[in-house]
Amino acid sequence: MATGRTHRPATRSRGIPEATVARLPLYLRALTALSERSVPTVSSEELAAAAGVNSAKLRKDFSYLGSYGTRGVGYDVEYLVYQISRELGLTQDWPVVIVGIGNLGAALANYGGFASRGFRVAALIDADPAMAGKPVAGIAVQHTDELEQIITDNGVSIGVIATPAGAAQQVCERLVAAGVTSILNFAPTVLTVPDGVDVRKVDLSIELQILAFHEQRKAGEETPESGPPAPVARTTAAAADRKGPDGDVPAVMPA
Amino acid sequence: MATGRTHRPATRSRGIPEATVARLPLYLRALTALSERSVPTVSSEELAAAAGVNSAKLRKDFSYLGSYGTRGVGYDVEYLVYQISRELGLTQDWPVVIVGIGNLGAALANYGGFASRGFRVAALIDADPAMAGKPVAGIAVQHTDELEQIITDNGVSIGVIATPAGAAQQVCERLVAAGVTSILNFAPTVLTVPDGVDVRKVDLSIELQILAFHEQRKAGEETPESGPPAPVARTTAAAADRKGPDGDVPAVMPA
DNA sequence: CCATCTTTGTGCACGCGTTCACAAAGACAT
DNA sequence: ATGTCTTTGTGAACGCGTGCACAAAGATGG
Repeated sequence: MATGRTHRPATRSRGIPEATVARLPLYLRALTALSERSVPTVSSEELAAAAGVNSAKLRKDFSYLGSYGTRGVGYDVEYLVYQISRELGLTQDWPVVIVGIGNLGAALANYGGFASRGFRVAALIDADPAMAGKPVAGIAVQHTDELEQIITDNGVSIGVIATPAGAAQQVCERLVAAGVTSILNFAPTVLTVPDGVDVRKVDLSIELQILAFHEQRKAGEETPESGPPAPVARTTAAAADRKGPDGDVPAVMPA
Repeated sequence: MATGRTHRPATRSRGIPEATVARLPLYLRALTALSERSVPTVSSEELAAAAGVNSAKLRKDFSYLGSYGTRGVGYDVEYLVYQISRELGLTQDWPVVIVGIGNLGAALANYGGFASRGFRVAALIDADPAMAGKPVAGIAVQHTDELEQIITDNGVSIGVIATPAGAAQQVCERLVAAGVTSILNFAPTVLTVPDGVDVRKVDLSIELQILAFHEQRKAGEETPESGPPAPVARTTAAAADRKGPDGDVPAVMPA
C-alpha cells in the first residue's frame, strides 16, 4: 500500500544531505551571476547573503562537497561554479519530455530556464489528437501513442507531467514503464511510483493555501473580533458551509 | 489588545508546526474527493494512504487541530473538511493579483485550481502597455501603473509574481508597499522583503536540478547488479520539502 | 452490563538539519 | 621569517520532525 515516502538516508556513497542538495542550485545561481560580473572570489558571508541563507549553513554545505575554499580569502567563483555544476549533474545533457500541453505545459515549454542548464526539451506530448503536429515553442507536439517510443529513442530519464489531475497517474505509470526514473509533477495529485523513482511535486494550489494560513494568522492577531465559529456539535453532518463543488475536483484516484 | 498572540496553549496551542500546515492542503484534497463520493467516515490509515503519508503522522497532524476523530470508527469526512478549510482560512475570500502576464502568468490565470478554493483573481497586471485591456482568462489585463490602486481597492493581501527575474524585486517592493503581505514567487530570484511578509518560491529550474542530481547518482551507482530486491512495496511520492519563509532574504541577480 | 474489537491520540526515542563558536589555515605586511 | 589578520571548516548543542508502539476510548455484540 502507499505509505509515506521515506527518504532513505541517501546511499552510503557520498552522503550529501537532501537539504544541502536543495540549496546547491541556489548557490549556483548566485555564483553564476558573480561569474558574469567577473568577480574572482567571494566570501561565504557575501555568497550567503546573495543566496539568502546563513553563512555557517553555506560553509557546512560546501564542506560536504569538499574543501574548495581558501581561508582568509574565500571561494574561487569559477571553480565553485564548475564543482557544483558537476555535482548536480549539469555538465551532461538531460533530455526531458513534457506531457500535457495545456496552458501550463505550453508555458513550461517556453520557459527559458529549461534549456539554460543542460536540460533539453526532447518532446512535447499531448493526448489530444488535435494538438498533434501543432508547434509549441518551436517543437511539434506529438501524440501520447508515441510516448514509449519517444522515451526510448531519446533516452529520456526525466519527465514533466502537466496534465489534468485525472490523467496524471496513468501518464506517470507509462513514463516509468518506458524508463523514466525522475518525475516533476505539476498535476494536483499524489503520484504512486515504484521504488527507485523520484518524484518532485509543484502544486500552486497548495502553496496558496499555505500562504492563506499564514495570512489568516496575521490578520487574526490584530483583529480580536470577527466572531469565531465555535466548534460545536459533530457526528451529525456538521457545517459544510462551504458551498457546492466547483470545477476543480482534485481526484486522488485515477478515475 | 484583547487577543494577543501566544497567550494560551491551554485550549489549543496556536503553534501548528509548519510541516503540518504544509500537509493540510494534501489532506483537504483527499477528503474533498471522499466527500464527493459521499463517503461518511474515513480511518487514518485510509486517508493517509490517499494523501501519501504515514498514518501516524496524519494522526499527529490532526491532533494539533484538536480531537476530531472517533476511536474505533475514524474521522467524519464532512466535519474534517470544514475544520481544515477553516484552519487554512479557506472559508473566506482571498483576492489575488498576478503580476507578469507572460506564458506562465497566463497559464496561472487560466488555472482552475485558483478560483476553486476561496482564491479569486482580482486582477492581472503587466508592464507591457500593449497587453493592457487584452483579455486573459476572461479578465482584462491592467497596466503596472495601476498596481497600487488595484491592491488598495480590492484589499489584496496575496500577490503572485510571474515576471522575468530582473523585474521581480521591484514588483515585490511595490506590492509590499501597497499592502501585500504574502507573495508567491515564480521568478528565479531571491526576493528581499521586510519582516512580516511571507514569501513562497516556486522554481522550476531548481526542481529540475535536484532531480538531475538524484538521476546522476542513480546512474553512477547502477553497478551492483543482481537487480533491486524487487520490492512489491510502492512508495508514494510526496517529496518537495518546502521550508517556511521568514522574512530575511537578500536578493541576487538572476541567472 | 460485560467482553471484545477497532482505531485514535500520544509519550518517547531517534535522526536530520541548523546554528554557534572557535581553532586551524592560509594570506599579507613588515 | 614571523606576526597579525581574515575567513574557512567543523565539533557540539539544540530543536524540529518522524515513526514506533501502546494505552485509552469508544463501538459493537452477546
